[in-house]
Amino acid sequence: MSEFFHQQKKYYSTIEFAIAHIGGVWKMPILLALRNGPVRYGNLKESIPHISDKMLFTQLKELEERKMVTRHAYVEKPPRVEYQLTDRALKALPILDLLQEYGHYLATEEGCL
Amino acid sequence: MSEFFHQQKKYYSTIEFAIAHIGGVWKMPILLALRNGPVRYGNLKESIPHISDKMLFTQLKELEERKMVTRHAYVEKPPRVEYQLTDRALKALPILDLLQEYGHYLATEEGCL
DNA sequence: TGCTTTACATACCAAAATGTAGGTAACCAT
DNA sequence: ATGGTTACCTACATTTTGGTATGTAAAGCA
Repeated sequence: MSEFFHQQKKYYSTIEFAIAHIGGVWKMPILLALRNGPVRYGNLKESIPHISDKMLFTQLKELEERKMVTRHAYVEKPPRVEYQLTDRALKALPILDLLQEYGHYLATEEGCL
Repeated sequence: MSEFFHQQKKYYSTIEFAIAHIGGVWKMPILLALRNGPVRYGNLKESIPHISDKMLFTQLKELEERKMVTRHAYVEKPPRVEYQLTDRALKALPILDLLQEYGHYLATEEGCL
């Protein structure tokens, strides 16, 4: 587990680096909401319960910076913007599925489902 | 993605619940350090670079509360305590391996390995 | 007697993540 | 002129997480 740098920040393991891309409360739900193709901002908000505007747009910006999603803005009024998963994000989907399944297993064991 | 409760806390997805068990900076490194069998406190500290006493013991306590590790204290002086993965933690190992691999892929793409 | 070892434990602080509430721009229909 | 639509964006506060430094118990050993 050798450490390395990415944009001035130090990472102690590749797991930590992966988490920097898909971790936090909202990034995975967003990625899952995009798994079937491009979705526009408003529809994303609808399909992710409880997410606030601020969280949605900050996380989308971070995902864009990390090259996990691409942003396509149509020149219309009112505006229309679609977000889409990149190849590197698509490669994360199997992990998200496993995590979902694992969380389901844990919640079942704890009797809260 | 129906929400549910576990010990007074609300979870919006099973992914979030899984992350509550294995997320954060240190839980996964700890779990990986325990993958080959019981390890005592001091050896854990050695095998996880940069971890502080506080982080090691708070995370171990949380992992114990979440039933991800068991604690075995031998009645000796000076004390001797070993930590061991539970079955539910063992089931998380494939995910950790995938995350490690994915982080490695991302770091390679970014050219920082 | 006092120093070492081991596995904690605590107080305090700093940084990061998240939440709440509101505002903006520009066009369109009424 | 007003209000609706859409996709942001900001200020601010709170919560959560992580880091630093230090302290404790109890036996063994010099």
